[in-house]
Amino acid sequence: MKDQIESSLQGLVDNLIADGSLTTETSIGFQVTRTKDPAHGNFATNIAMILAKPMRKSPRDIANLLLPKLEQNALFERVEIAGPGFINFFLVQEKSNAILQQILDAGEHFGTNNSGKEQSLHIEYVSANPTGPLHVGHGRGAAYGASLAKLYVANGYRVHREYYVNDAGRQMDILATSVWLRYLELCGEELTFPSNGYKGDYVWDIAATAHRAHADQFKHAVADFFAALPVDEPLGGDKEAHIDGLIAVAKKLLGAEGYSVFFDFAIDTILDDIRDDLGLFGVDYDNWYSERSLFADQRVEKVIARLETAGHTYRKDGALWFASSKLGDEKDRVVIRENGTPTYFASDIAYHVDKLEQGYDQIINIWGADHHGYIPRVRAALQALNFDADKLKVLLVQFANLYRGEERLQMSTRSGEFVTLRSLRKEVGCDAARFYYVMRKSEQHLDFDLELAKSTSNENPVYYVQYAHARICSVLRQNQEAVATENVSVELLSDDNEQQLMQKLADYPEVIRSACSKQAPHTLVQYLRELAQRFHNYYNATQFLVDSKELRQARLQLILAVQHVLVNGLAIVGVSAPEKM
RNA sequence: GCGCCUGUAGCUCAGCUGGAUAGAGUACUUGGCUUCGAACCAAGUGGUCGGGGGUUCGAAUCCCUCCGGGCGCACCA
Repeated sequence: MKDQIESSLQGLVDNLIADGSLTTETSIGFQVTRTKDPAHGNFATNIAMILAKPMRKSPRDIANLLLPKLEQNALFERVEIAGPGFINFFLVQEKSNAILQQILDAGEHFGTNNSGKEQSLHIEYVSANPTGPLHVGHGRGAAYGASLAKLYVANGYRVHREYYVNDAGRQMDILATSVWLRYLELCGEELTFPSNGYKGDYVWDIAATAHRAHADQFKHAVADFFAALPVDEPLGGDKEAHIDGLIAVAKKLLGAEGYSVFFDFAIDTILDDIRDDLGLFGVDYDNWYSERSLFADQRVEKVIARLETAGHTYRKDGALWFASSKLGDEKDRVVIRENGTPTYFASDIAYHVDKLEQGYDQIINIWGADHHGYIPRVRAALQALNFDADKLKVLLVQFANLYRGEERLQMSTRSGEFVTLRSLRKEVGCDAARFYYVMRKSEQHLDFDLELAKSTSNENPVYYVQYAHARICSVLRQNQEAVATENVSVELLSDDNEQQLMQKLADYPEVIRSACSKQAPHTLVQYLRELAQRFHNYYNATQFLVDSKELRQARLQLILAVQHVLVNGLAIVGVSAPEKM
């Protein structure tokens, strides 16, 4: 509907240009908006005000000029000029009600469109290091990414969802070593756990499983090696040197095979847990991409060689640097360390190059806001290799601050102090959590109060929307006859509540479109709350199951349409639409 | 110091490619279940849109500046 008004206005602008009354180099950026006040009609445009300057006439004069042509349009019952020069459109009712038939015809497809034109889109989200279970901080990226992916699908994109598993690098060695040390403790050894090791309870669990499987097979006397290590930080030493020493000892004493027992087992256990956790959270992937596979295929070496060949690298202090500062980064970055190992950044370049070479039209990465400084260097690398860096879009999700009442909870995988996503799901439920995470725009810092989430979970707005759906189901259950999905008798739905409800329904396709283009699923959540509100108003004001068959059918058709839209919208948010609550 | 995000009702937040009296939820006050589910609805109280300047017919929205909060600024990931 909005589109039709816009194109007819654009036609008028074209006419003005054609007959010479308007000359302009720039395109005319007028707007057509849904009005807030019904007294202003159904839609309004600011076109006359926008044209005022280039045409050197007052807005109201221009509006008067346009008015006769607009009045000829069969879409409008009448057209008015108001205020400083707004043009208000009052739609012929039949047109505005045609939406009902469209929804009943399209059903679960209502609201989808093909604006994406089958473009291929790669979207990567969560991708937390497999060094521990997911915590509530990760939940936000998961909920946001999963909803966004569904929005893109609804807009006609071919979407590939991926989790990039950082299973290479030093953090994994720290994890493996942490597990081995806990294992040694289970073997009866006494030691001071490194301050930089992973201290979470899950490390004990993994160690215990390893101990059950291998008994004391990998036991070594702590006294033989601990004394020779650099001292840990609490004793006045360097915690990094201390843990590196421990890793080296673990690798030496265990040998490659023995070490990989702990290394692989730790990763596999944690990754299985993450996979399971996200699956139960309704967050799915098409692929889990291993960072180690980039090394196995020599992709990292090759991509660095390409950077070198292209003349974007230099040697300094024994390391290989990428001159990213020439391409917009604030400083140059190391890709190969002094000790010969590639940095995380190096494999990340290889990862992104791989995506672009696979021919994706667009790549979306969803990162925690703390990684924002990382964006310029990745873009720089892609530019250096002659890729279109604009194909990569990085969306930042701000932190979720976790509170228990007044107390701010720290979330650190290292220290083991965190609330897991798993426990959140169990405490507040999947639907409430998904809804809550996506309710706020992603740039907004989110305060997540566990006390509040638990104690008032019944007041979570998700139930308001779900309740609307359950109520509709209940009414439809009690109605014995089938509701016809053809020959909608919209002329019987002339009540204010009914008209407003239908207008709201008509907005849905536009919401899907704009939520996607703005990458803002929270606007969809907002819409669903508003739709539910209109429905509850209607429900409380009107009896649906009335004696007149025609009237009953018309009203049931309307709430059936509401049900379709609620189901479709909630599915994108990742929330269930229960028939009973 | 530099960069990204942010400051709107007591609280949690929408609105931000400029538009007509700034909106929800919650809290508080009052009213509504012999009628399709009261996890609901109706009415009311509540705001110098962080401060100041600028652009514009018109600014919560754009620009400048100051103040406050979060997060970055590694040969960690």
